[in-house]
Amino acid sequence: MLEPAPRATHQRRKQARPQELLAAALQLFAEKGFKATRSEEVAARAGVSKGTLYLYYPSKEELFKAVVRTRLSALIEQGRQRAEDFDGSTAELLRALMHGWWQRIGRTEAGGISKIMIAEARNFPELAQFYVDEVVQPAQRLIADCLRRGMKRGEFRAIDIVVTTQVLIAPLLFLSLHTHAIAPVTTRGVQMDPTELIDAHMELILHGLETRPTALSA
Amino acid sequence: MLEPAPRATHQRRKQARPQELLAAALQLFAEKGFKATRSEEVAARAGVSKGTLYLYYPSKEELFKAVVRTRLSALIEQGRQRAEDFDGSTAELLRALMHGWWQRIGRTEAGGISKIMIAEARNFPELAQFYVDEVVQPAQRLIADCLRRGMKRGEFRAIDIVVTTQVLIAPLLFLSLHTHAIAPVTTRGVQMDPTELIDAHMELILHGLETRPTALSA
Amino acid sequence: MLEPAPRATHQRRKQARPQELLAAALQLFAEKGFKATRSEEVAARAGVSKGTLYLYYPSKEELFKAVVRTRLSALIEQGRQRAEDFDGSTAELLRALMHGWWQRIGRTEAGGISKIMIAEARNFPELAQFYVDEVVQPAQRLIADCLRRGMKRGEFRAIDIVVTTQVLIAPLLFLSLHTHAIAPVTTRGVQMDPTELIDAHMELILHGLETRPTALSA
Amino acid sequence: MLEPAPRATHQRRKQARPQELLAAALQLFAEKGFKATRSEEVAARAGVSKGTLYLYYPSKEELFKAVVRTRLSALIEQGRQRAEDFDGSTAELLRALMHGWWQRIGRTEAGGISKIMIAEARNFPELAQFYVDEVVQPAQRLIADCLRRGMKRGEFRAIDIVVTTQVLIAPLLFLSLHTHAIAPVTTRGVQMDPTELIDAHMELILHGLETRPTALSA
DNA sequence: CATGAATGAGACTTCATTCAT
DNA sequence: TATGAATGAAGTCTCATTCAT
Repeated sequence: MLEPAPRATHQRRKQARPQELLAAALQLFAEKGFKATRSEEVAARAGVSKGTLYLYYPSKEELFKAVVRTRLSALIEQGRQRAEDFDGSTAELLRALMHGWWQRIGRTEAGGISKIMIAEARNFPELAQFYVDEVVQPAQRLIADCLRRGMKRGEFRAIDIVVTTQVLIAPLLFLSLHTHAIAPVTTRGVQMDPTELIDAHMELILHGLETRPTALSA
Repeated sequence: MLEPAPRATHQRRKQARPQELLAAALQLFAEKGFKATRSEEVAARAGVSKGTLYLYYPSKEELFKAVVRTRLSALIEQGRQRAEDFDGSTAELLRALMHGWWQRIGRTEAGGISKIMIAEARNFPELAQFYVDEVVQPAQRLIADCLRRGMKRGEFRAIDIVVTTQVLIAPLLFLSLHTHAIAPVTTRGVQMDPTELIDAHMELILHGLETRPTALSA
Repeated sequence: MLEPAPRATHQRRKQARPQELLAAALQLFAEKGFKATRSEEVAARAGVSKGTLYLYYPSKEELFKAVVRTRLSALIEQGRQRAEDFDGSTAELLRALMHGWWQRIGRTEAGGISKIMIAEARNFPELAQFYVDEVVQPAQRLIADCLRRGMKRGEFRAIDIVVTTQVLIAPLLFLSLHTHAIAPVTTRGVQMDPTELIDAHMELILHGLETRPTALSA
Repeated sequence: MLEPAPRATHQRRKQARPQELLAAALQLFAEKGFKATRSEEVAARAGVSKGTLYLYYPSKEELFKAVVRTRLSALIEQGRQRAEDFDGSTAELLRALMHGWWQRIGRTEAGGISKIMIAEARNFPELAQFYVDEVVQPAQRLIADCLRRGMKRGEFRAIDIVVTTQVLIAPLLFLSLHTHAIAPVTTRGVQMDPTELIDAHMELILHGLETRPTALSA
């Protein structure tokens, strides 16, 4: 190895700090939101003092952006790669992307970020714009590209790409919101099996709800 | 009549106060959220002083509950009535409920409440529980009952009621979140026509996405 | 009287607060400077809580500006009025203005403001510009106008107005700086009688230091 | 030689460190003041780390004292020497000292130190006392001695030494304050030519402002 | 009933100094 | 010696709620 492995605690900590801080920040932002998360609490959860946090991130806003970049943008890019390399049917691809999203984002703390962006968008417009550019648009582009693939290959009938994209994303967001917002605070709400919901939704989208007209009735 | 009709302006104002305060609070809660809404601003928008607000509602939490009760719970009950009295096909009924929801709740300030409850649920657990009991559950019950009606009448194939309920609600929530959170802060996001999205979603749910097998291919 | 005299404590305090806060702020700014003065200390000295200060002045900067406007700008304008109405010789007028400045500004807490502006100018450029516009320039204009009067009336020989203005102001500033900065912290410094210094300076400016050539020697 | 000449760059740097640190500190203290100058910035400007600064000077206060000793006290002592060796008229000597002060102190960063001492004296009394003992008093002694020389040699009429000393120093301080405080932050203030001001002041001090009585009018 | 002045806990951010490496 | 990561006290400003009038 060219780089000597960090031996000393001093150095090792320095290297690990940003990750530790981002992890702590992600947890707290996802749970409490941007405004309600206190910098000191982030620091404490990462095991450092208030001042140390500011050694790595110059403000709470920048800390938040770093969380989004490392914990959301990066994953969306991974999804895009997988989509490009995918061989099977587009229905399969969409199922894979959606389950992948759920496993890697929706059900993890990263899924809590969507929740809080939605609520704090109007109070922190600059953060909102950043989030739209960094997360919302890339994700929508990814889904839209899949739909185009399906149509090009004759697997899907002609549909409005933009609208259908929203329709596909909606239950994912819904699931994430439910998991991170409603479920943690109530025992009385409806139980929901995320995987099942995603499958059911895909099934409905692909095959519809109504009883199939038989060949004769058609 | 037991209560004398309000004669003077002064009297009428006194009677109208609660409504004015609730209207102001709804606007501000929907826009800024629960925490970020300042009591003083609510009072100012209702044209009274800070102290007066506390004469009618003992705390910001109670004010919020009053808003939910008068501006959300009441509307859901109306929807339930309409569903009971409905004569047409269940597909029609679902379409009617969804467009009704959009017109009366989703696109109005009341729709902003969903947004903020989702985000602040974990910071205000008592409020969250109240919201689940008062809004979330009644709304889900209403949709579920419609689905049962459709199956009982042979209009729908056998499906999982609970899951399908969620699937149906998801885009409504999505729409509301988009309208109240994302759209106001960005010009770069995708434009969305709510009515169209609702129709598209219903269409997909009812008829599916895949190219229909023709009678011959079946 | 058209306005009813304020009877109640509540109202009377409200009216007096700004003055009390400005007085406290002037004392502390003059003593410690802008940066080193804590808002809470200003509030405490005025007998109110931290929050109350912010009810009257939205920030420490605005508080400072209010102090300058009410305790400096206003007095300079008074001086200008006196100069306009003055009848005697210009030497008398200059003496009167200088002693007046010393009695009303230099030796009072307002004189401490010059001191701190000088030191904090580069750290608070906006405040510095405000001070130049509001205090420095009006004061220099006033002195310059007196010099012009003296020349016009043939009392003074032809001199460079701008430079002489500075020369006249210099010892006043010096006096003020000494009084508010050096004197309070040391017993070992030279004692200084301000009135005497002003007279001596005027004497030197008017008659010079060198031994007068006698009529014969001329 | 007892000390071996520094050979290596490393060695030379080590020896130069204190000078580099003092130079950096002087610049920053003169510009921002004592309180507002951050230790880290001093270290950075000297090209060393924060910790290293503390290896040479145990605190910011000691650093400041070292700056004053090496950059102010030393120069005043030089002036005293020149005065002792001076042959010409006392008017010439005073002119020489004043222009010398301006060239070597007033217009350089060292002149910025006067500015900040004045403002921060009351917040750092120990520093203030040190400055009075180390700078203010030696400088005043120097001027006073010149005046005594002028009277002893019959060049000046009898005047109050102490007061006249102040009068002579005042415009120098004024000039320095203007240069280091006001000029850097405003384009609207009066322009000032320092050399001209010093000459004008000396001229006024020596010959007075009023039109000379002619031999006849006397 | 109505007002709005007042409070004070609490949140972000800065920076002199220390100390492990 | 030299480094620079870490600390934590301190300072500005906000806002829900109270209470004298």
